[in-house]
Formats: sequence, structure tokens, C-alpha cells
Amino acid sequence: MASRERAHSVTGAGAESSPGRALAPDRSNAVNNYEQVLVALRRVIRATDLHSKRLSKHAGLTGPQLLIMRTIRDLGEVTIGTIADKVSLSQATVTTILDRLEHRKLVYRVRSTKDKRKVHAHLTEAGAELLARAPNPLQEDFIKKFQSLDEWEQTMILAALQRVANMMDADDIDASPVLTVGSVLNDDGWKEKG
Amino acid sequence: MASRERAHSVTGAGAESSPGRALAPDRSNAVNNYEQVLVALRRVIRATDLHSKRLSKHAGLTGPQLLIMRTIRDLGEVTIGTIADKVSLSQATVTTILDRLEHRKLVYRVRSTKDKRKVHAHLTEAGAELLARAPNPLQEDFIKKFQSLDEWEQTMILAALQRVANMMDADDIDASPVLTVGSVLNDDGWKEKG
DNA sequence: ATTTACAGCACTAATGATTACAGGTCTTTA
DNA sequence: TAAAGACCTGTAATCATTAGTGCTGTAAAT
Repeated sequence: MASRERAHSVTGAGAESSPGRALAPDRSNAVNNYEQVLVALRRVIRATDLHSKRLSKHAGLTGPQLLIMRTIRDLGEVTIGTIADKVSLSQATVTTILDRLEHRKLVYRVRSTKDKRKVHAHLTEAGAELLARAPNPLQEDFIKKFQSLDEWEQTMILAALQRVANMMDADDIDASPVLTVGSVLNDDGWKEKG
Repeated sequence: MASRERAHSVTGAGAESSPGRALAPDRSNAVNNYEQVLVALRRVIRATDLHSKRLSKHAGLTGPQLLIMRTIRDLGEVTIGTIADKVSLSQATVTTILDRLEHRKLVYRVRSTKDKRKVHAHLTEAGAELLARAPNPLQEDFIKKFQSLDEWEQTMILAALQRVANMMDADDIDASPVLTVGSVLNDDGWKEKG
């Protein structure tokens, strides 16, 4: 109980409530806004999350593989260490994942001439194409709907998203104590290696 | 390749709504807007993606586990089959994952009384708490920044995100042929279990 | 200028855990 | 009886870590 009674007092968090268009701004007070923003954000994330999952299946790419390939695409030419840092994995893990990707000819490596310790990862044409063609099914519908909006609204959404992206970029996620797992499972529940 | 052309035509249509500071106005005409929206969207996704990654580590939850727990939280009381459908995994996989989660007392199962073939998954209090407390480190910074904005801007962002969420909710992701993997790896490249 | 010591970067090897799937089994429902 | 739903094998692949190796770059010492 109680886990379901959560504050869906607004914006029906229950995905399939089929709002369609309703969208009450609810400009009550500022305190309430951020919660709704987070809810909306979660919905957006979830949609793309599921999309990624499906993509993985169809393309034969696993989550980390996809994540790493996207990182390479976004950052251009990056060293293995930088990738590991960006995706929060160890160098060794990234290396083995890149091995598989390189074996499938989706990425290739080039040893740097300036600093021969470094290795730069690139997407092959096939890899870039895979990544480029993949998001299409999601994009196409999205674009169609997006372009049917008034221009002022497009501009508004764009500004809003950039704003949010900037906010999230800025904060230092790394330094977070986060949770104490121990409190949850002091029982025989799980493992006690750490 | 080169799917990332910029297609900068010209003729900035103005539309200057520059709210506060940074955020280069980038004179966006309607044609160019959606690309930037997608870019911004990707940045948002990426940020939360990394956050989830970190969260997984700290909380001892793997990606699929987290995804499934979120699904349960969002949909309330769901059958195993529904979960499998939502997250695009087989029933068997969901079953094993739920086994582990149940063993840690983060979820529990209840056999339906109406249709005794079905089993409903729920979050335990501990599981819900884990999920609820988890996003905090991200939220705190985010909330702080968000609440420092003008109210009109908060409302704007909220409306924009809801708009986007609705758009993505609507489209049917499932029916997507997507890619032909075979074209990428005709070589000895990978596996040929099929 | 050469040599030496130390740090940085990527790779390898070995290991444990998780994921994902294809079978088969059991119970319930129609 | 047949179908649906969930569960239980066993197997293959991937993920993720630690420890160790080799090569490169930099700086100090000779």
C-alpha cells in the first residue's frame, strides 16, 4: 500500500491516462512546479529508454555498447580513458567492449601520433550509419508532431530544453553519497562483500 | 555518413526569447528548430543516463533491475507479462530478475484472485524508498537551480516538457523494422546462431 | 647529452555476476 | 482437450572488476 497512492494529484503520472492534450498549466505556486517537471522529465526519459531498449534488440547492440558508441559520436575523437570517464566504466571494460565493436567493424582505433600512449576511437561508416538510422523511427513521428506546432511554441520548447540541459550539465553528479544500501538489507537478503 | 549536416540556411527569423544569460540565441528558424531540440533532448537524456549509471553502482541495482522497478512504480500493479512487454524482455528474463529483487525484499509478488494464472508484482516499502530516495542527489541540485528561475520560466519549461512527453507517449514505438544487422556483419564478425 | 626513475595510457588475463534465450513443466482457464 | 500464463531448467553471451604487462612521456640525476 501507499506505494501506489503517491502524489499523482496532478498530471496523472500513470502514463496511460491518455491525456492527449489536456495540459493545464496549473500556475498555482512555484513550489509545485518542479515536481511536475520531474514527472514530465521522467516520462520523456522513459519513452526514450524504452526506445533504446528496442533499438538494442533490433540492432544487436547492448546498452553499454550503445552508450559508448553514442559517446564517441557526440565527442568526436576521444581516447579510451575519456570514454571510460564519461560513461563511468573502467578502462578495461571499455577496452573489451570496444574490442567487440571493432570486431564487428562498427568502430576503429587509431593510435595518436602526438602521444603514442593514447588511442583514439572513431565510428566507422557502418557504425555511424547504424546510429544515424536507428533513431529515425522515433524521430520521424516526433518531428512530424513537433513541426505541426506554432513557431513560437517550437522556440519555447527549444529554449526550455536547452535550459534544462544546461542545468543538468552543470551539476557535479559524481560527488554524491547517495544511498546506504546496508540499511535496506541487513537481513540475509543479499550479499555482504562490500 | 554525414548524417549530421547542419543545413544552416540563413535568414534568422529572430524569435529572440533569450531569457536570462548564456544560451546563445542561435537565430533559429522553424526548419532548424527540431534538430536543436533533438540535440538538447539528447543532452538531457545523456545526463540522466549517466546519473542512472552511477545510481546503479551505489545502490547495487543493475540497469534492467532499475528499469523494471521503475516500471512497477509507474504502472502500479502489473503482471509479469505486462512488465516483460513494457521493457521489451522475455517473460523468463523478467522472472529471473524479479527473483533477485524479491530475494532482496525490494519487490513482492501476489497471485491474482480473479485470474489465478496471473501474478502481480509490487514494490515493497524498502523498494519504493530506494527508488524514491535515489533520485535525490540529482534532484537537489536541479531543484535549487530550477527554483531560482522566474516563475514564468518555470511554467514555460513545465509546459514544454509536458508537451514533449505527450508527443513521445503517443507514438507507437513497437512497429519499427529498424535495421538489418546482417548487412553489417557478413564476415566472421559475430555469431550465427540463427 | 644520456641514463634512470616514475607516472600515464591502453591492453591482457582471470574471475564472478548478470543478462537473455530456448526449451520443458505445471496450473488454471475456456 | 487446448490454450494461456508463469515458472524452472541449462546454455551462451555480455558486463564489470582486479591485477598485472608493456609501451610511452616526462623529469630528475648523472
